[in-house]
Amino acid sequence: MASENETLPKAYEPAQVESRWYTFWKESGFFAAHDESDKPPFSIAIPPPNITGSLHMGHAVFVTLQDVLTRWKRMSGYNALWLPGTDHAGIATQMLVERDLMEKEGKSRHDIGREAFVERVWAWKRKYGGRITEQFQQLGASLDWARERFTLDEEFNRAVREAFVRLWEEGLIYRANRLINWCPKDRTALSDLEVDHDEGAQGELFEFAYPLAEGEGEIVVATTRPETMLGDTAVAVHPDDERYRHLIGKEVRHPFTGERIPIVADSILVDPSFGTGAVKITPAHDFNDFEVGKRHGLEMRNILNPDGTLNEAAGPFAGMDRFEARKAVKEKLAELGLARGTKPHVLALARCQRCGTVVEPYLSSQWFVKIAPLAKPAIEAVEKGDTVFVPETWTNTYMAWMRDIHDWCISRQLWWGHRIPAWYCPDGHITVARETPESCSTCGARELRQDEDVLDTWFSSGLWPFATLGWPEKTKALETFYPTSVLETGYDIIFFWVARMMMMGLHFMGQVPFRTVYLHAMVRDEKGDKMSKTKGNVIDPLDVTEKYGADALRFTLAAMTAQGRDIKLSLERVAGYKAFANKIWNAARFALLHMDQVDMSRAPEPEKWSDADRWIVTRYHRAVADTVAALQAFKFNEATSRVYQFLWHEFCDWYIELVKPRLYDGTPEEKATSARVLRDVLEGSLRLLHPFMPFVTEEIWQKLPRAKDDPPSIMIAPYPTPDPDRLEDAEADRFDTLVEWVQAIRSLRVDLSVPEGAEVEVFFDADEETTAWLASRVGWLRRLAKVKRAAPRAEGWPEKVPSGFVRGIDFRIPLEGVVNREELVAKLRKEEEKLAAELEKIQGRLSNERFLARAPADVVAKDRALSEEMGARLAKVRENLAMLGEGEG
RNA sequence: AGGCCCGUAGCUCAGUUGGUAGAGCACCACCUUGACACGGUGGGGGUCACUGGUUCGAGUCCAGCCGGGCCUACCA
Repeated sequence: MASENETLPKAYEPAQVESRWYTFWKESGFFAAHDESDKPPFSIAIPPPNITGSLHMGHAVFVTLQDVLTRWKRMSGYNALWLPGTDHAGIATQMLVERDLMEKEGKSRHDIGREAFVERVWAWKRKYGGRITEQFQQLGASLDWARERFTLDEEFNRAVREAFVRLWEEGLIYRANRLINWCPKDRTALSDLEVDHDEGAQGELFEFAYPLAEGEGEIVVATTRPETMLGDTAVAVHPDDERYRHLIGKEVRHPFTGERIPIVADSILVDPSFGTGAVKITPAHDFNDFEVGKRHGLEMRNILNPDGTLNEAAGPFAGMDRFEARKAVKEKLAELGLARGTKPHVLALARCQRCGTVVEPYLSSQWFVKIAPLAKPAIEAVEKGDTVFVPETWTNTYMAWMRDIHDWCISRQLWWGHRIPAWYCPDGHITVARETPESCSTCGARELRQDEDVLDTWFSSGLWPFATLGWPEKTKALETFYPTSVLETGYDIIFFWVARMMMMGLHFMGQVPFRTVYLHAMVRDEKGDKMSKTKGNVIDPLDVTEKYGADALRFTLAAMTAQGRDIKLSLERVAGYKAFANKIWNAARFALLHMDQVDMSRAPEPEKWSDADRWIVTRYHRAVADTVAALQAFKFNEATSRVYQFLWHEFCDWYIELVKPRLYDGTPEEKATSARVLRDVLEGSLRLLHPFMPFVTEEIWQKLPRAKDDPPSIMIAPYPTPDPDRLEDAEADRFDTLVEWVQAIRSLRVDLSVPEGAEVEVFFDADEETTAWLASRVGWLRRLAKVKRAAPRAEGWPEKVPSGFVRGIDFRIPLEGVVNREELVAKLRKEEEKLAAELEKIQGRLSNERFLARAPADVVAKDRALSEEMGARLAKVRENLAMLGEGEG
């Protein structure tokens, strides 16, 4: 087996190992969670990606973080379930297939009809719908594929119908004729959330006059949408406005139709200081005006067709597009001498989130969820702490929205989605049922017509955490895994998804859907812009994994996931972590050269450890403790940096160098003992790193010697736990003195221009106890600092040479001349300055009586020690300067 | 309009309860030593945006201010 190492390539090639291991894990069933298990449950339901999606960095972030959590918990002895699935994504998918249909056959969906179109979407889904989840596999996602779900599959359909019917029966779903946001291009209603407000659009405020119906005079109003005047059914003024008070109750004449329109007083809507203080009222096309209309019993006159053209109510303007009509109305008003000028005006244009079209408030019959009764428990659950947000600042965002929530328009005039389970009889009675009914529940009529609309995609997504586990059946899976442990998602869908799941979960399950909501930051492009499908600025993570490996990408994303800050992805960083994987690979190559010394049938023998063995074991346990603590707190960046720091800078930089003398020149027993420590620490580190870098860790782990009863894969091996007895070890810490001394000798060698390969002698001076401790350990210096002999002061003390000072050790290297005297003097001067300044600060503090009186004793003691230490170092620096003839005497 | 976040080394960013400013990359010098040049060793580099306040002590808490970003909101 040891000879295998000779064939290991010097550089790690991720592409060659990654897919191989994924297949192995999947086929071995390691991803599977169990409905019945003695282990405690841990569950995450994946945020189901749209079937239209292809992998982008946003996915890569959540896949990474959720996989890190799942692998960590699975290794930590949990029955860990990470449940995969996809979302049918109503509008997005329909649009995509429509475009495809138009491009390939030149037909619209109306040309082929509903049934054929829906079948076509299914065909598209069967062909491409699995693409996104396959891409997740390339990132190493340890999802339980046997449980994969789709929001439109048969079981999910049943859950959606069940939820709808129950809410209807409870009076929490109703149908109403109301103003909703309407996208004229997609020809569907939208919820408030699906409308983006395009801040700062430059528009204009057009003013025109309504002539009074009786007598002379006019009233001037202002609007950003002049065409809506075709639907005006009132003019409103403030009741206290002196300018208009005498006109309240009078009428104006509509300039196009001659109709008489009332002037009403409305203190809620009208701000007398804005514009002319008079407001035209279009109840059917403006949310404010709609309220005014209700307050004053005004006619709601709809002037628009579903496609955004004007309808017959617009008279001569009928058939025009709304923007065309806007121009025409302005011209007509100008013709009649009623235009009163325009002013530039900045407004927030409401646009369809999907297609960017300017949406219109539109009066139509839609289905709504009465949301307040659902929101109340969802607010209370967070107040009680049943669900916790991390970072907790998002609690405010959630609460603010929930407390000011509006009823949710859930019907969409689409074909792709869950068709609303409601039927109408010829008399217009509504029958809502789980299965297609035979007859009207009110009048018994047998001619029934199902509602044409489908449900908002987010309605089904809201059921995700329990519908995926079998609800409405009372399944074992539900019992075991609900509530889920963690919801991990982006903060951009707190309202769309998190809030809806909270409400639905509490309502239907009586329990919160998840205990913790971890909200990760957004990945942005190099300019800091949000990546989105519509903008087309997505970076393909697969390109990155191909070049650097999935491990490197995962580690990067985890390392950059600091709570609350967005990620601006840097490929240099990814390259850096590829180097990290390579570093570990090579550390393993080194270890494997010595694994023939290891006998796994024997227990480790701490009593035979060297100082270095003991030191690295302590360091290892501290790294484990810190990493686990970071994971528990969802501090992914801290976890990664701790593992990185340990493996690279403690294990590779120090321990591997420290262990070499024993491995090369030790007794057989020493070789065996230290090779075992080398193996054990490396093996443990791999398990520690595994959730972040699953592939390279498995590749190496499989090559290391293992005990007979070890599991067949690192991914089901136990996660490291810190040994409390190893965390505090004064003996191990004392070894740091030696480490720092090595560094100081190296530094002095550079200052003295000692050639890299040359061995030197070192004389040292310290207190008696330290001297004795060091004297028995100077052997470490040979290899690490190229010191052929290190002797205490008693055996020699060279004068007129620069000296070094560290941790109470004073040491000198006897050398004839200093080559780079200028540089050394400059460096010493700088150090002197720095030390003097620092010392002054500390001494200032120590001479401040208030500091001495009020600061905690340990802080004062620390300062005293520091002051002493710095004083000694400063004296040393000055001594060196004096020796070089630069001192002040 | 309201709310939230950010401004720390050339770049990207860490900095838990206030107690001598850190990492990665980049940069400089030296080194192909028997795991690794995707490497090793040693270095340089910051008045923590700004102004006040609280405190023995503030990158860290408070107030204000400048700059950047995000989210909610029906101002015609």
